[in-house]
Amino acid sequence: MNFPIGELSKRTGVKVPTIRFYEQIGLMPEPSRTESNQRRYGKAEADRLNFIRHSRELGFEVEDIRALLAMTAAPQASCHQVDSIARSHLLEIDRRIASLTALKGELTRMVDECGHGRICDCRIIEALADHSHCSAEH
Amino acid sequence: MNFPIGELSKRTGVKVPTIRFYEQIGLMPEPSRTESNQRRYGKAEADRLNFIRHSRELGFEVEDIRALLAMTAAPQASCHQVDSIARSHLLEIDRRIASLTALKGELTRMVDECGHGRICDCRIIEALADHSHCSAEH
DNA sequence: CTTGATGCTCTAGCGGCTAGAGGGATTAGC
DNA sequence: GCTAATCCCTCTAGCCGCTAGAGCATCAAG
Repeated sequence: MNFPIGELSKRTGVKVPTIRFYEQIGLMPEPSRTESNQRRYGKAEADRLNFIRHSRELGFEVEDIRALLAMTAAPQASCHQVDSIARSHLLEIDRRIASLTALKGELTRMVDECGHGRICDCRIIEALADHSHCSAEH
Repeated sequence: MNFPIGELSKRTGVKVPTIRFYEQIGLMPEPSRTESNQRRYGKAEADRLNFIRHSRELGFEVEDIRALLAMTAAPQASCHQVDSIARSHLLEIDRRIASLTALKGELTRMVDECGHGRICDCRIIEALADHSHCSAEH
C-alpha cells in the first residue's frame, strides 16, 4: 500500500518513464516521496493510472482524459459531458475507419494491377504519380 | 517552366514550409536558385512532389516514399520491391482498421450503456476504470 | 516609390512518449 | 559488513511529419 514506481508500473502495465511523463504533464498527481526522494504510490494512484491506460488504449487523447478525470472528481454532476466526449471520439474513429477503408480500396486496386514486370511499366508507380487515376477522393 | 516555391505549392497542393522541409530531409532535391537566392522549380520537381503528396495521402511513410522514389530512378529494374512495399503497407492498414473496429465496438457498447445520469453511476467512467469489463482485447 | 505579398533562414513546438547519460539508493546473497 | 545487481533519481534529446513564428530580403503592381 506504499510502493515504488516500478511496482506501480508492474501493476498497471504503464512503463516507468511514461508514469513520470504523466506526472510532468499533470495527468498523475505528484506523489509523496521517501526521505531519499523516491516516489511512493498507493491504490488510488494505481486506479487512476489504470483509468488513464485504458482510456489511451481506447484512443482517447490526453486532453480528453484530463477532462474525464476531472469529472470523476465531481461524482454528483451529470454525466452528459462524459457522454459527449465519448460520442465525439466515436465519430472520430468512424472517420478514421472510413478514411482507411478508402485507402485500402485504392491500394488494393494498385497492387492487383501490378504486372510484376519492370518499374517503367509498374501500375503502382504510375498510380502514385497521378492522383487522377484514383476512383475515390482522399 | 521556371517558377518559385509558391507556384510549386499551388500546383501541387503542398504547403511552402512543407516543400522546404522535404528538401531538408532529402525527399526533394536542392533546386536551382536565382541570383537573389530564391528557389526555382520546373515540371520534373512538380511531378516528383505530386508523387510524394499522393503517396503521403495514401499513408506511405517518408522512408517508404524515399525507397519508391529511388526505384523510379531505375526504371529497368524489377518492380518486385515496389510491390512489396505496397503490400506491407496494405497489411498495416488492415491491422489499423481491425484495431479501430475493435475500439469502435467497445466504445459503442460503453456509450449505449450510459444511463445519462450522474457521474457516479456512469457506465462509461466505470468501463474506462476497469479493463475487465471489455469484451475484446486491445 | 511605396506597399503588400512573397521569399529567405533559423529556431521552436505539437503529441505521446522513448532513450540515454550520469548519478544515488536499495536489496539480496555471501 | 561487503559487493553486485537492480532499482530509482533528474535532465536532456530524439522520434514522426510537419507547422508556426521571428526577423529580415526581395519582388511585382500601381
